[in-house]
Amino acid sequence: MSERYNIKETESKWRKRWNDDDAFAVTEDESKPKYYVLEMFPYPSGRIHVGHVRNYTLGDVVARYKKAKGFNVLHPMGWDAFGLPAENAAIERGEHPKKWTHENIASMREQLKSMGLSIDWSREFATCDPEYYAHEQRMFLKFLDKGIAYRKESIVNWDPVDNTVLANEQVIDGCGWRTGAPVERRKLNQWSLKITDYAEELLGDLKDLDRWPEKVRIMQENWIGKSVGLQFKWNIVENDQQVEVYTTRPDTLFGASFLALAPDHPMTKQLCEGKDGFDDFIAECQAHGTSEAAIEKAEKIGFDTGFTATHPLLGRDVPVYIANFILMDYGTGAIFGVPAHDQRDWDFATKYGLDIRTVIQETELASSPCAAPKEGAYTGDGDLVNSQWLDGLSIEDAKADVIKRCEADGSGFGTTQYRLRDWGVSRQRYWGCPIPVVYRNSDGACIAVPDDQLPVELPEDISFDKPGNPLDNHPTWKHTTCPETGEPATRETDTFDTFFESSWYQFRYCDAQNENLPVDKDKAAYWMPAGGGVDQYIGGVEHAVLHLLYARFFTKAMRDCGFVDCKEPFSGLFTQGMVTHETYKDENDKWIFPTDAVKKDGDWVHAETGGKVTIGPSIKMSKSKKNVIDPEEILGTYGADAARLFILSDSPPERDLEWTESGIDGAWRFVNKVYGALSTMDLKDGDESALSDKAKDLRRLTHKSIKGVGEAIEAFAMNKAVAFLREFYNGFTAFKPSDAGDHFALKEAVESFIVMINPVMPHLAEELWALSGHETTLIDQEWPKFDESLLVADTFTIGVQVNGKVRASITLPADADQKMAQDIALAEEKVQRAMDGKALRKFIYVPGRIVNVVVG
RNA sequence: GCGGCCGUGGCGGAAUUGGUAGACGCGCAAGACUAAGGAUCUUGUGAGGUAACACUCGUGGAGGUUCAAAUCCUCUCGGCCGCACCA
Repeated sequence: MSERYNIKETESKWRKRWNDDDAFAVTEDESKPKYYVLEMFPYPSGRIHVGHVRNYTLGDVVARYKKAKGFNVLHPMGWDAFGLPAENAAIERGEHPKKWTHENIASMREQLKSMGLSIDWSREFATCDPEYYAHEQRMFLKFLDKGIAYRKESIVNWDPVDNTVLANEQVIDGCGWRTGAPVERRKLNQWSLKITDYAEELLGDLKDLDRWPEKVRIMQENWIGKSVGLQFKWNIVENDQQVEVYTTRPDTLFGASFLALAPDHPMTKQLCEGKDGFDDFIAECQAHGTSEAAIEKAEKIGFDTGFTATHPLLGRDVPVYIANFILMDYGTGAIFGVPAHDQRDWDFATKYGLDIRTVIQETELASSPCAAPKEGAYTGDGDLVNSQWLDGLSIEDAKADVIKRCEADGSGFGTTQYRLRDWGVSRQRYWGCPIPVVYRNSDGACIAVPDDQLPVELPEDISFDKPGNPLDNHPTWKHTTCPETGEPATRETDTFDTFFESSWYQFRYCDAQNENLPVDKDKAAYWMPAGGGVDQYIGGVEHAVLHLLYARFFTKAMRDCGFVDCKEPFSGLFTQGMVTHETYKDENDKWIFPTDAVKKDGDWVHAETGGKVTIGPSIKMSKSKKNVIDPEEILGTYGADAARLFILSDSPPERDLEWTESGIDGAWRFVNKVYGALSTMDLKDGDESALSDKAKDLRRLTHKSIKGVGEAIEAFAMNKAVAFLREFYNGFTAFKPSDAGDHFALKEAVESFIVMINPVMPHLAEELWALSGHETTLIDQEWPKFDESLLVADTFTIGVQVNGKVRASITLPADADQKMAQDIALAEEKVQRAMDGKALRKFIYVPGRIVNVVVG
C-alpha cells in the first residue's frame, strides 16, 4: 500500500484553502432556491463537547449536501454568550465575565473550525455584544408600546442558589433547571411578556409544523394546555357570598355532590379560621409540598368547612370542603366535585362519605336502569341521565346547554383556560441584557430609555464582592435622569432572561452587521419568508418547551411589531439523541476516566494502580461520572473526518449514540483505507458505448448508491447514508477493469463516490478530488444524478416460496410474465421437492419481489 | 395515573413500508504477509443440525388477519422519555 494518509497536514491544508477562498460566504441570490441550516448555537463554556460535535456534524452534512444539490445555503454560527457561568467564573476566579466569555469564544471557535464545518463565519456574533443586544432593547420597547411587555408585582419562582427569578418553563419538578435547588415563592415586581396572548396561535400553528418531531409538538401542546369550559358562581348559604368555580364538564352539573376550594384560596381562611383542626389540616397539606410531587397518589384529604353552597340548577345544597388536590394556580382555585365521573372526586367522596350520582351512561346502556358505578369514576363517552331536562343529550350538547343557561341568567360564562403563563423575563443578575427603562424617583413612573440613548450598556467596572445583583450595587450606574423631565431617576437593574437572546438570533444571522435594525426585512424575507423560517434546525430535545416555545412566540411578536413577516422561526426541526459512554469505577467505587481503564489479560484494570475496574452502563457523558471524551483529543488523534464519520455511523441521529473506542478506530481505518485505495487508483477515461455485463453491474451499483445516499440524507438517516457509502466502496474497489467500458464505469463510480463522501468527510474528499486531477474544489461541485433506467437489471433473482416458506431462488428476465415465472419456478428441483407431489392451487408472482407457490 | 417512543445476532443497527430477515459496521474465528502485529489483506460468522447439503427454529411473549407478517389487528410483558392532583 501507498504512503500513509497525513491527516493533520491534509486536513489543515484544505481548511486553509476554504478559508482563503471564503468558500462558505453567501449572499441573497434570487436565482437559486435558498436553504437555511441552523444548529442551536453553543454557550461559550470554553470547550466543545461531544454533543456539539454530533450537532454540528449533522448540520454540516445537510449544509454541504444541499449546497451540492444546487441550493443557496446559509449555515451560520454564533454564541449564546450571556449567562450565569460567566458570573460564577467571575466570583470564583475574579475574571471579568466579558473577558472570560470572549476568551472562551476564541478557543471554541478554533475547536469548531478544526471540525471543518462549512460555516459562513462573516455572520458570527456573540449575544453579549452591545451591537446585538441594542436591537433587543429596541424590540422590547416596541413590545412595551404594543402591550406585549408589561411590569407587575406577582408571585414568582425564586432560585435560591442562582439568586434569581425563573420562568415557569425553567422549573422542573419544583426545582431550578440549572441548579436543581427547590424553588421558593416570592412576590416581586417583574417584567413579563404576554406569551398568553399568543396561546391560541402557538397552539394552532403547531399543526403546520409537519417537519417537527411529533413528540415536541405534543409537549408544546400539553404545555400550552388549552381547555374549554364554564366559569360560574355558587352561593354560600350561610353568609350569602359567592364562589367562582371553573369546570370543563358543565354537563355533569347534576352529579355535583360537593364544592372544594384550594387551601390557599382567598375565601378559605375566612370560612375556616379558628375552626377545630383547620391549622393541622393546612400543615398536613404543606407537608406534601410540590417537591414530593413524585410520591404516588398523594392522598386526598379535605376539611369540612361546615358551610354549604346552593346548586345553581338544582337548588339543592352541597357541602363546601377545602381540599389539598385543588390548585390555586389553575382555573379559579375552586371546583364542584362529581364523584361518579372524576376519579379524584370519587376518591374524595368515598373517603368522606359523599353522594355519588351517575349522570352519564354509556350510550348502549342508556335505557337500562343505572346504578352508581362500583369500581370508580366513569369518564368515557355517553348520554346524560338523572339530569332532568338534559336527559338523553350527548355530553357535548349538555355542555352547551348548561353554559347557555348560565350565561342567560348571568351566573357564569363559557371560557377558555390555558396552562401557559406569561413569560417572566426579569433576572436579578449582571451578565445579561439591561432592561432599557428608568424609574423617576419623584413618582416612580416607568420611562422608556429614548432611542438615541440606546443601547443601555452594561458597566464594566463591577464588583462581585457583595452578594446580590452587581448592577444594583454599582455606585453610579443606576443613577440617571428622567429623559422626559430631567429629574433624578433610577435605572432598572434587572437584566433579561438569557432565553431572550436565543429567541431571535435566527433572524440576526440573515443580516448580522445591520446597525439600525435587528434584521433588514428584505434579507429576512429571503432567508426566512412568511411561509417558512429556518429550513432545518437541529438541536437537543431538552429545549422542547423552553427555547423552542419562546422563539416561536418571539417570532410572532416581532411580526406583529413589523420587524419581520415570518410567523414560524423553524419550519424543520430535528432533535438529536445524546452521546453516551460506558462508566468506569475503581476498586474504591470511585468514578475514573475511560482513559485510565485498560484491558489486561482479559480483565479491566486501572492503568496506573493496576486495581480492578468495574464497567458500568453507557450513560450520558457527564463530568461527575467522568465518562467524558474530549473532542479536541479525538480531532487531534484521528482527524475531523474520522470523528465526523464515526459520529454519523451506526446509530440513527435521533437516538442515543454510544461512543466507543473501537468505533472511532473503525472510522479512522476506513478513512485510511479509502485514501490508500483511491490515491493509488489509476483512473482512465473510458468508453460508454461498449459496456460488459460486469461494467453494467457496477453502473447499477453506482446509481443505486447515488439514489440511496441522497434519500438517506434527506431523511436524516445518516447511519444509512454511511452504510450505502461503505457498500458502494466495497463494490467498486473489488472491480477489476479490463476494457474501455470498464474504465468508464469505474471512473464514474469513483468520482461519484468522492463527491458523495464530501458532506461526511470533506477534507478527504477534497484531497482525493485533487489527486484525481481536478483543479477546482468540491465546494461548487454538483451532486451526481442517478439514472432511473440504470437501476434495473436485465435479469433479477427472487425467492420462491412454497406455502409461504422460502425454498429456492430463481433468476428471471426483467420482463418475465406470470407464466414464465411459473414455468421457471416449477422447474426448480427444490421447489418440486417442497411441493411433495401436491397439486398446485395458486401461483403468486410479484415482479421483482417474490414468487409464492401455494399447494395443498 | 395520562401522553409519547421503543423491544430484531455477542453489540450498534438495516429491511425498498406486507414480499429471500440480519444490509453496513463493531466484535469474534481461521488463514495470508510479516522479525513482530493491537497494521494490512482474504474468508467465515443468527441458533440447532450435517462431512457437506437437506432440514428445523428464529424479530420480547400469546393469539389473529393474509398466498405471504419484524411490518397490520387484539391481548400481554419489559425498557426509555415527557407531564403530573390542570377540575
